[in-house]
Amino acid sequence: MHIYDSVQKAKREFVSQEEGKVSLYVCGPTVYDDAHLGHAKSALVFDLLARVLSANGYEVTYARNITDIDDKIIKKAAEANKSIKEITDFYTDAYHFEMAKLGVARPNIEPKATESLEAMFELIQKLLDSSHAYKTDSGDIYFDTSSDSDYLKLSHRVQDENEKLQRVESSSEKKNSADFALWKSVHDESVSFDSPFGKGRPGWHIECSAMIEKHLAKKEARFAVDIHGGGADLLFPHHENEAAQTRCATNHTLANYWIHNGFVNIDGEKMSKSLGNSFFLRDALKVYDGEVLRFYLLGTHYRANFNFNEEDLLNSKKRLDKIYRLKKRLFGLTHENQKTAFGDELLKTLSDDLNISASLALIDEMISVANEKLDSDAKAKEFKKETLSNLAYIEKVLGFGVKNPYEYFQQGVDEETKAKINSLILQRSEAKKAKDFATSDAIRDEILTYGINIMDTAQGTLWEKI
RNA sequence: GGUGCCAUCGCCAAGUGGUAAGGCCGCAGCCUGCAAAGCUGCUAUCCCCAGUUCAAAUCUGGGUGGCACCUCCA
Repeated sequence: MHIYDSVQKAKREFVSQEEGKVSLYVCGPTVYDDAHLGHAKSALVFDLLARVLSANGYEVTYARNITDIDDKIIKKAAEANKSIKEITDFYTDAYHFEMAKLGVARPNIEPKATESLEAMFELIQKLLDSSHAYKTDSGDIYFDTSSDSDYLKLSHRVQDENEKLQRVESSSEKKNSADFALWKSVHDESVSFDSPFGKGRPGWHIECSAMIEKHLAKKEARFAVDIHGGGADLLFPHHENEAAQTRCATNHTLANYWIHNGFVNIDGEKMSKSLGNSFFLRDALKVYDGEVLRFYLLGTHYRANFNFNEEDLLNSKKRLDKIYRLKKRLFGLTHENQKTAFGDELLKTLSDDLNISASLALIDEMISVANEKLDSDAKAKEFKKETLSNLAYIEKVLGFGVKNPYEYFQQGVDEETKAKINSLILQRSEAKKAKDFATSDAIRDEILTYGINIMDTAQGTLWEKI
């Protein structure tokens, strides 16, 4: 398979370090607030990547961290008059709940910063020992960026000399303006952890490096992980700094491949809290089905910036509906999952840097051919089995069409309304039998007022929520 | 200011040198008591200018217009 490496800025053939095995690390959320659509996009992209790697025969070890030590968390806890743990547990649970709704599988490992402090101490100590880090008079520990000749090579950044001088003069005890904190000492009663360096809190970047060393890295390997991913904004400074720490503290490079997903904007504007509640996933999920959101958010290539708007989402849903309608036509038939030509083609397009558009085009073509065949040859036993295998493959690799098709089309309709609709459909059938079309059409119009579309099929009259 | 990305049909969106995928919407037809669903057919020369080439949406240069990052951020 091929993936675009955002550091080398080129599509590269993917070759794992260890035959048949892949390690994937993705920067997860800082749990101090509700997840927004951007978190969803990132989680979905890497969920898809993990599925495609698996489908290619790799045994995937996927780690996505939970950042549960952060100044923003402390601030939130203070504001809400709650403990740190109450805050982080609450938002971690919410994150898991919402991701499950989107069909995002749980990673194999979900390391937390609070559980990885020892690994951080170890890395910081190594950096101090090798003079890549220094301790200031006040007890803070900084990474010395001037000690790393490869610093800024990951993000292809050029340090501005003027800016450099200005910053050093204006700030603190840092040797270089670009130096970043590994350990921030705490001298008062605010939240802190005991460490060999005194009371304090870790810097953000060291958390990820430490978690990778602890959970994924093999000491003798050239790269700590095969693939490192995250949002496009993380390349600098977060990933640059992570890479520098790992490079200087260990004998390996942080990652062989870097993947960064594009940003989500709302109606053409960058997401911000002032724009309103469609920003949060929990609010989006009140209005839209999780799988519809999954299909919509994954429908555009992962590296492109994504512009979220309701009209596009509803158009996108129509495409997902087609998968479910075909599923409905074949509902209840048993089959064994078989390898199909369609499946091979689908995996091929997805393996080309997750070319989702080409994949969706293949799916549409498959659906169209299947409907045509089923229209002309209602029996076609073997063909049906093959089609079911195709659908099952789409479910497995893309996570589309995972629900019961009848329930999919009836979501958001309460039991009372369902009963009413079924009763009206019965009445309409009677009228139709009696060739009383005026009545049957009137009933259809009435059903429509509930936002329900009905269709007469070989399997009887079926209905869908519009 | 620095660095980088992008610009394809009304909308969404593939396609990195060989003569424009797919979806939505629209129009016509088949099917249907009529619909809906499904199926079939029809609809773009790729922001502008110049260049390289037998050949460019795809490469180069120059414009124009969006966007991102520059130490909080998926």
